[in-house]
Amino acid sequence: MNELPKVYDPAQVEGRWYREWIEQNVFHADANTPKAPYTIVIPPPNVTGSLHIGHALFATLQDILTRWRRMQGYNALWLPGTDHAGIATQLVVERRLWREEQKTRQDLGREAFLERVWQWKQRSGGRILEQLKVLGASCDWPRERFTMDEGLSRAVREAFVRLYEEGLIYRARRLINWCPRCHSALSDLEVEHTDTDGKLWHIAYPVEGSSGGERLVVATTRPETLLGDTAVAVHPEDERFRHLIGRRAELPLTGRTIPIIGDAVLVDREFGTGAVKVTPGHDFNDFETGLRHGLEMISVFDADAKLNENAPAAYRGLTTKEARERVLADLKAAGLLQGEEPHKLSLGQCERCGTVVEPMLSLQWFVKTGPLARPAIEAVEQGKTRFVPENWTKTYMHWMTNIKDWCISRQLWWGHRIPAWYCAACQEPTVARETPAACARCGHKELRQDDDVLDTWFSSALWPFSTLGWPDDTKDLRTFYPTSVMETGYDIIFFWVARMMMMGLHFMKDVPFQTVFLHALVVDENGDKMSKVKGNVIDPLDVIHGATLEQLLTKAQGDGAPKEALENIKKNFPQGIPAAGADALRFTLAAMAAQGRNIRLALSRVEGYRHFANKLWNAARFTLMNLEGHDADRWHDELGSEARERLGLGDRWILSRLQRTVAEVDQALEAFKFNEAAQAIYRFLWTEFCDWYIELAKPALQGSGTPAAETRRRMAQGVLSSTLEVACRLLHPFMPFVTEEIWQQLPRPSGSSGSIMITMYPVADDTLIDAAAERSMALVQQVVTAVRNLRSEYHVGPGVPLDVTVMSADAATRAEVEAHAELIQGLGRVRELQVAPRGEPPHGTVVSVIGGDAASAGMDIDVAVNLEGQIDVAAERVRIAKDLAKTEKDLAQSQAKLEKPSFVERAPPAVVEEERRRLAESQDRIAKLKASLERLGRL
RNA sequence: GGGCGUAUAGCUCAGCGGAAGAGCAUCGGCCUUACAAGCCGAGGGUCGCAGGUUCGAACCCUGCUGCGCCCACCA
Repeated sequence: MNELPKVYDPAQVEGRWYREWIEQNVFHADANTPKAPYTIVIPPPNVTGSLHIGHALFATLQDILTRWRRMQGYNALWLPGTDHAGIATQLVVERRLWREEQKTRQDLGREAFLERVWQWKQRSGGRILEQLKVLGASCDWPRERFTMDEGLSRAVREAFVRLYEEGLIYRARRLINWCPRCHSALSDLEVEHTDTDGKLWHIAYPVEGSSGGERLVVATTRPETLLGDTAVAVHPEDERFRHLIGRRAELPLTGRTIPIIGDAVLVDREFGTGAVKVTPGHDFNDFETGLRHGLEMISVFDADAKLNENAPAAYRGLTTKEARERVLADLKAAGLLQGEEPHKLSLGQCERCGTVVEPMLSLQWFVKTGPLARPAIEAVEQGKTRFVPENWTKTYMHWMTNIKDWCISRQLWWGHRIPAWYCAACQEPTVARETPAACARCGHKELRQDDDVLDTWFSSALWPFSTLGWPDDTKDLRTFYPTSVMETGYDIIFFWVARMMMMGLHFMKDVPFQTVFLHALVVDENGDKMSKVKGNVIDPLDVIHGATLEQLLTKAQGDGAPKEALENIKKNFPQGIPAAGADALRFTLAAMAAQGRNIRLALSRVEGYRHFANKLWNAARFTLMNLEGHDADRWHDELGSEARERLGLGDRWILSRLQRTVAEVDQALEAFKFNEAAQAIYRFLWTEFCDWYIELAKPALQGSGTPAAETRRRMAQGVLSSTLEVACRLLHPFMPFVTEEIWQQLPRPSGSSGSIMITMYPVADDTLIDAAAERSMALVQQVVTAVRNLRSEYHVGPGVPLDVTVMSADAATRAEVEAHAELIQGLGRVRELQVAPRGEPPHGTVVSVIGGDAASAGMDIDVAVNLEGQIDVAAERVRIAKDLAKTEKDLAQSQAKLEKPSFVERAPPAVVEEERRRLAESQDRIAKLKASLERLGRL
């Protein structure tokens, strides 16, 4: 009746179901239902290109949470969208423009360039959403937002204006980080610091009017900034220099003189020469010093970080590097260079383009963060928002309590234009929601809007509520805010999480999310961050659909990858990437998403889980082939009542294991332990359901003729199909496609819903937990394994039936074995199964002793397998001797423990009891093994 | 300078106070009509090092070492 192919092919299934789900509109969350809301807003991917495997991770985790909660009956909303990613996207488009047309953005002009960026956004954004769909993301697509769409732009203006009116946004001339390549200011967070080997130069500044030719020697790592010095500082209590404070020094190479000041904050007496040059225009410390002492502030660099007109003519137009060389040479010539020593320093680089960042004096817009941070700190202290893993709380708090004002203006073209207009007459800004007609101060009509745009993270900070309709008071906003979980990477805890907290609390008077789950980053197999240059980037689509080496290379070339990268790709993926399907990729990511450690994605793991999907598929095939005459409705009714007492041991066992697994998965998901949940399902389906239950259901499924056999078959059919059905639902959030495909074909009670997506998530039924069945089954498994073990050692193929005698001194155990003889015979391929009390094993048998080890604790069984004529006495002696040695070691350990009075006195009684039992079992086992050896000697 | 993470089988990782686990890889045996992307077995680990706490430590504490992140106005 079923025509399922033998091998599961995700390509035949995944796209089809995704389209079907979209058509059925099952991803939609309606604000008008009485169900409890569960909201996740997506961390909007940048529209810089396509998604990488890191995105696949968040998409998987968020989809698992969303599908899980949706099945639990929540009104689950996963709100999708993308981020314009100002500087990053602009850079990508600029590079492309240069590569393809050798043009700069200035060549095109602002309007035409923005046109290009929008085109790029269209393409890239579309591609990203496509990728999410391929992964199976159950986003509510009609709600999709983009940070620069009309509604969100309105939210940005509203937020800006309100903060400005509240005095929380201001404009000031300050020292900021300047990227000479991007020609823009950057926030502190956008500067990456790397340790670099530099030098510390000692430079002599002659003291003005000093009769004895006294010189003040400063130490500096940046001699070229000397041209902008406006003071020299010493420690006010430094005996060596105290007399100089208040006098002036001659600034070399410039003809200027500068004051000598005392400053205990800036100067560390122990460091360097004890004197510091002060350049308030190009150093953050010096800037503060300048403010303290009212020093002049000179900028000697222009926007390209080249020397400007404030520098002496000889240096103008030089780059910082050239200027440094020239300054050093000139100082040397003047006899003012006193020496140099190696010195480590940290170099600030632009996060996006890697250019060395220059501290520059500049008029910019800032957010005053202090008042915003306070509530954001309190909310976490009060537990209104909680971090998972919890360690991140500390990081968040540390940053929040030391927060600095946030420079939000960027001299870029791509982004939200700052809603400030400058008056041609009085120069004052008018900040407004809509283009103002006249200057708010003087009424002048000629206004010009600020050219700059806002930091991309400004709009991101509003994301949890701007996407729900803010600043309007919408039903959506009231229903879905605060969101339930913010799931994102720990790398953007400051950039994004902290700022959402501040803005959410400020504008919504409530936290933006109840839980922040921070996942680890995906790195390659060697722990290296994935990068295009390293050629170790994995595109989720390649894992899902597969890619040959040629395809990988072609794609990398298309992205403008350097030669080195192509070589690395050849090395990293010599065979390309085999197609695994979205389910397998998702399961891999979930299984590896342990908290607190970066995820080294190994393709071999993906392959393993592809096999898992196939395994499940074949279990379903088997099930469907064996359901003739099965009635789902009848079974459903029966399981609630009379059928239970007719269930076989295997049936009761697997139902019990299923309940435990369901509980385990539930617990794990509640705690965001995706890996534990995945592992529990994997183990259940493969090790328990497939390896044991299906095997022992086979005889029952084939039975017919007698009413007893019919009943047994009916029970097995019911358990088989209903267990698989529940397992599919349990697995669905992890592997949505294959579970839907299978579930659709399984018999279900009539009236059940049209998609697994909207059925109920399994809830553990404690009445089906059956400890006795689990114990009995463990016994059966032990006996079967013992038989298989000997079979394997003696190279007796599975086709050869064996005669087995099970011996136990325990009458109850014997009864158990007798009761389940059929199961043992089936699984172990045993012809004759005799049960006997303990004693001499039958002639011609080899014996496997059960009991006394971890897996068989508490069992007292000998399994004697008849291998008449095949017994290799020498080999058998080795086997037993090995076993004996190990057991003797166990015994010695137990003895040692029990001989210690402290153990017996202080360990919990149960543990002591356990140890005593172990001791006894070891002794027993040793006796049996010795008897076996003796018996062997008589052969 | 502060903070955080991490070190467990050849590889990628679970386990985090009471007898060392999974997947992949390896070895042996099986085409047992759900699955060879499979089945049945096997081998493989002084759980980074040194101390300490405890009756008992892979697990808790301290120190050290290696690797990796983050923060900091490290002339």
